[in-house]
Amino acid sequence: MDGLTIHQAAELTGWSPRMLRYLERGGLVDPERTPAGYRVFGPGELQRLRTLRELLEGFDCGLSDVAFAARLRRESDLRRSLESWLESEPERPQGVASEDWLGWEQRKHQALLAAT
Amino acid sequence: MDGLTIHQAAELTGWSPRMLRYLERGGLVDPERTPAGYRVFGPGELQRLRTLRELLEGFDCGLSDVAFAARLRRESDLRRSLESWLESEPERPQGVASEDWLGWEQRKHQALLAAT
DNA sequence: TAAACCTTGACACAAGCTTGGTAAGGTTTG
DNA sequence: CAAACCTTACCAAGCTTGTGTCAAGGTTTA
Repeated sequence: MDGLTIHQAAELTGWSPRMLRYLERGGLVDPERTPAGYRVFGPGELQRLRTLRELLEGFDCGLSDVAFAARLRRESDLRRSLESWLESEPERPQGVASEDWLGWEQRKHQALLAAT
Repeated sequence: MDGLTIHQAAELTGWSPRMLRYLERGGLVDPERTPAGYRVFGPGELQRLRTLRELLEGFDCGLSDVAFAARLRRESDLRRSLESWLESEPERPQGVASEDWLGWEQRKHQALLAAT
């Protein structure tokens, strides 16, 4: 076998084996399988798993956000509808991005921030 | 006043007043205010509220998905990172979209579908 | 001033997500 | 065959989301 087992991959990527299965279930990774059904993680998978982690932490978003972004790529009608809805958003003078979106994209930190 | 109160807007859009406030808190709508602080919903707001409802129901996605799409429009570095991560996804032969994403984008229906 | 609105804030609760653990069973290898 | 892996399928704890309701208080208008 020229790939890693799920525990080895977990070790190297920082995800738990449990989470690797969870991520697969969500379609965010898709390792090969041995004939017996064992997952085999290749270098590509490892890289994407690490990058995914960086993405989530660096931008503070969730798995479902990444999943939705992927869905946007696939479903052009959804993409278009969403695009046109967002387009119709009235232009707010400025300084939109700070208060509003706390609590939607970063709600997790709300308590922490408020506790200072 | 040439706009509607929150209860009137709720009546006409199918959202509850509670939800209109919730949507505003999330930045998905942004009605004007009277000097005293009362929300004033114009025709544009009403239209977008109805369209939003159609979006959510028609494509079976959530408020946070729409919020994230909006965030994608604003944050180009997030957009690029996500784009390149998704780009690196290994090409799966076909038939990707059915099983995987149930449970991420449409997990709500899982129980229903399974119950048939 | 009293009725009928509106405001923000809090409490509450069901449903879903994230994550771990554990059980029952197959595979590989010494 | 036994140890040490792997698999799927459940149960569960804790947090987030979506939604209602209620309280305390300001505004408008008759």
